[in-house]
Amino acid sequence: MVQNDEKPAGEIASNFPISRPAISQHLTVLKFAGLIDERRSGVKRLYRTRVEGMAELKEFLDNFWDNRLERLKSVIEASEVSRKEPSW
Amino acid sequence: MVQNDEKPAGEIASNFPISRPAISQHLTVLKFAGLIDERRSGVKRLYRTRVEGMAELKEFLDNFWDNRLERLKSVIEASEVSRKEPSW
DNA sequence: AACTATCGTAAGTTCACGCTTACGTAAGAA
DNA sequence: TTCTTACGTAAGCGTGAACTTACGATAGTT
Repeated sequence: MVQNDEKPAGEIASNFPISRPAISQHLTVLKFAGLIDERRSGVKRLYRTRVEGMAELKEFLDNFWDNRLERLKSVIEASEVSRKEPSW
Repeated sequence: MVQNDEKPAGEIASNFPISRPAISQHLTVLKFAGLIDERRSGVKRLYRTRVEGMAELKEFLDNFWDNRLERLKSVIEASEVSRKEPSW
């Protein structure tokens, strides 16, 4: 689940059936992707989702699928009228 | 590209940098998925995109992303108001 | 019948992905 | 200083997806 509050890596890992290092690797790529922020507090590392990154992602996916689906729709509709007897 | 007209497997394959059998395997799964139709004409096999299947796919993707993006949007907006000083 | 063209299918290979195990590091406690 | 806790990182492994090579099948042609 997407979370608002900070959580240490270990606690995050404990919520998944895979090992802690595996989660650490995921957190690394999420951080690289700008989807999470990392903050160190003593021996712990606290992670939190980064709203800016999430917003960008949403924006990207939104546009991406708008374009793709619009194009697909066009093709489908074009093929409908080009057929003499649509089978559906 | 999505095509309206029928085309033989060999010609389709010639448009891609991979081998003909590889394309044949792709065509097999596309046919199984109901996204293309196959018709035999002599020694050739003609393929054409299947509009019914494409329409179903569009419908599915449309709903899928509507739901996902709506949920993502909610989470983002919720986290915006919960922050005292939004950083963007 | 023999040969060619067009394809599908079977078997095996390659490769990237996601994981685990093992190890290193840094901070705090004893 | 030594030990413990909370991590990241390196190396290596298993697996599945997508490809290639090799072969078989079928339709038409000579």
